[in-house]
Amino acid sequence: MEPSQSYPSPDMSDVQLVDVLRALADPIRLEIVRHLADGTAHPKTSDLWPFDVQKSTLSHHFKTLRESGLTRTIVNGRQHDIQLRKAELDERFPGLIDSVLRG
Amino acid sequence: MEPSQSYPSPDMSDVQLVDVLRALADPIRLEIVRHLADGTAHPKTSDLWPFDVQKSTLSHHFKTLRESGLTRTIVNGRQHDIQLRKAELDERFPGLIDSVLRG
DNA sequence: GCCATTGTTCGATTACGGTCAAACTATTTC
DNA sequence: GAAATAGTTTGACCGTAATCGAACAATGGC
Repeated sequence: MEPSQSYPSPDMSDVQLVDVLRALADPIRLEIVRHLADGTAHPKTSDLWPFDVQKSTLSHHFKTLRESGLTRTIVNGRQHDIQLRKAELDERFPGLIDSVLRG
Repeated sequence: MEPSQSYPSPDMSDVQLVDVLRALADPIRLEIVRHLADGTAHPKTSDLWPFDVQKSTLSHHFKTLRESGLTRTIVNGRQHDIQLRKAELDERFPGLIDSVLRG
């Protein structure tokens, strides 16, 4: 099988700061990004997240994060993992992610 | 006359990151903040800003920035100056403003 | 005092985004 | 193949926010 790179994320060179900021400017998405701070891939399974929203809402937030350039999705069978694009973001917007994770 | 501290800005200790991010997550406001990067106070005079919006809209954005904690307003006669709260923001959210100004 | 200047506020309109419920897709398991 | 699991998509609803135009307020200059 192919090393599954489904669900397209934008090239980091195309990512605009204002769009990243908009993606971060929501309580749930900001919290998700903080959970992803360790750099590892986390399953999207809604039970594992501490939010009181439906899984369709969570799915919407995951999509917003991915399309903004903040995360990538790794498909593994029927499980989808989400991962912060930390290294790329650090190169494109130095200091931004660290300051957000710290705040 | 009093050294005019009209137009209240929130205490920086009360400022939440997500609210700062929301204020920054607009093209016009982000551009305003970048113009304020030099740290000096700029008049709100709409003719001096390169935006194709009405002055009432610009006034709304200035208000949003101030209420989010990003700026302060200095009243000087009939001219209002706006200033980035750089030092306070640097202490509250280290690295955030610098990364936004750089991006 | 009158007028121009500078900016705010108000009301209306419109667009966008977060949320839910339900239907749908894909994958694994039995 | 059927059922269960993991997640997405769609459509509707609703609150919020961006925008405009007009009215309003405050100040400075004459």
